Amino acid sequence: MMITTKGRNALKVMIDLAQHSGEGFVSLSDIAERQRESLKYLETSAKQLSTAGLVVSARGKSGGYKLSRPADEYTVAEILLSGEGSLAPVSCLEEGSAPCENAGTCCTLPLFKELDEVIMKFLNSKKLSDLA
Amino acid sequence: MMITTKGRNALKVMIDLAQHSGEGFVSLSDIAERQRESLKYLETSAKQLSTAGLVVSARGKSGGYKLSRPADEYTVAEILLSGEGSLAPVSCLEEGSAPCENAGTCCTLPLFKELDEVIMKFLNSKKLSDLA
DNA sequence: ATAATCCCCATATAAACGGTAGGAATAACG
DNA sequence: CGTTATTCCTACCGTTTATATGGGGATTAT
Repeated sequence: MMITTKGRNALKVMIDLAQHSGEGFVSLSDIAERQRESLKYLETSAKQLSTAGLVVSARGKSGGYKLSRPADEYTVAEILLSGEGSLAPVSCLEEGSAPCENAGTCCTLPLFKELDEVIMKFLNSKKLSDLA
Repeated sequence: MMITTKGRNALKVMIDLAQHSGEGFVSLSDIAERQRESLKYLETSAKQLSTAGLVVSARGKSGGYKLSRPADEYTVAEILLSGEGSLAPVSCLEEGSAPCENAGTCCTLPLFKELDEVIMKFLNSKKLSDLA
C-alpha cells in the first residue's frame, strides 16, 4: 500500500478545512464528527499539517485549524507527503534511505523511476480545490 | 510502499528468463547467482509465477523455469500482480477486501480511483521485452 | 475559574515485510 | 538402482509498519 490512513486523514482534514474556509478556525472535534474519524487519530495528522506549514493552528477555546493559503494553491501531492513522508512506489527511491548497492546495474530501477514520475505528475496536477 | 521485494523479485526472475530464453529450462540457482538474490527467497516468487501460468516449470535434474509466451506478450502489470497480489494505491481499492462503509460519501475515493487507473495504464503499457 | 482546544509522549495490537529452514517429490543420468 | 539436481510444500521467526488509543499538559476565550 502506498497511501495509508495517515495520508488519507491528512487529505480529509484539508478537504474539510477547505469546505469550511471563511469560518475562522475549525476545531478538530468538528472535523472528526463530520468525517467520522477518531479525534485522537486526526490529531496526529493535523499536527503534521501544522508543522509542515500547510495549516495554521490556534490553541485554547474557540481555537482550531485553518488553511494557510487558498485551496487552489495546494497540490494533493504535498498534502499526502505531509502524512506519508514519502510517496515513492519502491523503497530504493525514498529520499534519505540508504542507496541500493545494486542501483547501477539494477534492471528494474529505471522502470520504477518512470512510475514514480507518472504518479507525482498526477498528484501534482490535482489541487485541493478539485476535491472540496 | 506499493511495490515490495516480492514484486521486484518476480520481475527479476522474468527478466532473467527473458534474457536466457531459447536455452531451455533455466534453474533458479543460476538466476539467484546472476541476480544476487537468495535462492530460497526466489523460490517463492518463482512458484507464484508458475501458479499464475506466467512461466512453465520442470522438476528434477536439469529442470527449471522458462517463459510460457514471447517476452513482448507480458505486461509489467501482470508480473508485479503475481508477486504483490494487488497494486492498488489504497486498501479500499483492493479486490477481495471488505468494501469501505463510507465509500458512498468518501471525498477521497474518486481521486484514488483515478490514481489507480493512471498507475495501471502505465504498468500495462510496459512489456517485459522493454526491460530485458 | 471553567471549558474547550491544541500539543506531547507513551503504549498496544495486529499485520506485513523480508527472509530462513527442513525436507518431500520428481526426474535425469550413470 | 543410487546419486544428484531441481522444484515444491509447510512452517517459522524477527523486525518494522500500520492503526490506532490513552493520559495528561499548555493555552486561551469567555
